[in-house]
Amino acid sequence: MLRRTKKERQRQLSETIADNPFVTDEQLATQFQVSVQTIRLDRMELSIPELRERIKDVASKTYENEVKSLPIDEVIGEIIDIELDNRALSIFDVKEEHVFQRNGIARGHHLFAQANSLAVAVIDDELALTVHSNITFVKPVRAGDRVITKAIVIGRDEKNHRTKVELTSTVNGETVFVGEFDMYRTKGKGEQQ
Amino acid sequence: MLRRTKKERQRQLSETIADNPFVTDEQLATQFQVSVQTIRLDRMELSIPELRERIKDVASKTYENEVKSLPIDEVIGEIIDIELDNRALSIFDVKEEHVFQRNGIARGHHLFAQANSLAVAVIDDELALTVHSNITFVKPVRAGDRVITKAIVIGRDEKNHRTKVELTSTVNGETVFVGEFDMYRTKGKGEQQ
DNA sequence: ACTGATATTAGTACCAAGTGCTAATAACAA
DNA sequence: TTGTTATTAGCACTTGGTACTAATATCAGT
Repeated sequence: MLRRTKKERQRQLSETIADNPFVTDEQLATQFQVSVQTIRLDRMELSIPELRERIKDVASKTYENEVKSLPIDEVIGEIIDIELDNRALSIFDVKEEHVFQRNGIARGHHLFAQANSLAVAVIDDELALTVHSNITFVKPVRAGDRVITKAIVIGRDEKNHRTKVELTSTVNGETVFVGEFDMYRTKGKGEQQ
Repeated sequence: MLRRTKKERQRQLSETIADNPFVTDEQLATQFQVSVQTIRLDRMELSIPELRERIKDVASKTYENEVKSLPIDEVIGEIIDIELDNRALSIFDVKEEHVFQRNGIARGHHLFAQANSLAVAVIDDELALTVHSNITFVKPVRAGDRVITKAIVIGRDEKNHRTKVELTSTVNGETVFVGEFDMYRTKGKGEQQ
């Protein structure tokens, strides 16, 4: 073999392309001091697509992900049981688009969104807003996990129009998230229609 | 003029390309029932680059702005300034889809998502997770509002791998959201490469 | 040193999706 | 009718490739 082994060159080639997909065969040839043809043979053996295809891949991934950034739905997660002003339960299936690509762990704001949605839903009022919340992400959640979140109304202060809700999310019975939410509501106890 | 006015065609052309940069001149020519040359003249007048350049632009946006701990497409809101392990700033434009239909007030979890994304991004580490947070929604935010969120790293505990980040969101200079986030990071101070 | 296998290089034709340029029409308006 | 704007056509050229063939190198084993 020449400069170094073919194997070694191909290893480095994969790496180089991985961290800069925008590099052309010509640039690679110069960098590794071999002919353009060799680079092409290498790419074939490693089944690395050509520059334009690589770029297109990167571009379309951005596009897909853009849509998935944060759901627009009324409620995050599906409410499966509710007793207004008392308790509520929702399910949220964590998918690939909810996790960090790098480590596969769900982004906190999706768990928060489910909890927050449920806290709003459990309040029997036209207008319910989250005023304050204290939350803890107890354990990482991953793609494929089914998160079950339970909301329990634990207190109500008529004067300030406040309602306290306790949220607990579990995956397979294990607690992954807990939070206490202070909710604001427009109407007091007697005012509901 | 022919089918419709040139102006109208160009308006639609811009739009079409904007929401699908992957379309070729030939496809556009068919769609608008004009020749490929006309499409090219239109692109020139509108200074819209060719397909391959457009794709490259989309792709490089993801790449250029890559923040170490978080790819840009995973962030809610646009990061406009960042100084790793120190401070960061992001903008989030509240649209109709982010608010409650009933009262036009933004759902809390969107504000939380922006803050949480920024807290993760400001940490100079491969893995950053939110462990705990204490937040307050100070004032309602509405569609059309531009929320500017500032993250400031206020403390770091090497032993527990924890970093405390203070978040403040404002609309027109008025504070609408504040929060304190406890973040977990994998690497300690000396361990970064 | 000779042979075979593997690796590398060279060269050609071809492709997609363009740019740049010139020139011919077509359509419309005064 | 003339001038202006719009549209179409055609050709050479560009990038960054693919597909394929063929010639060399390089090395390992006998």
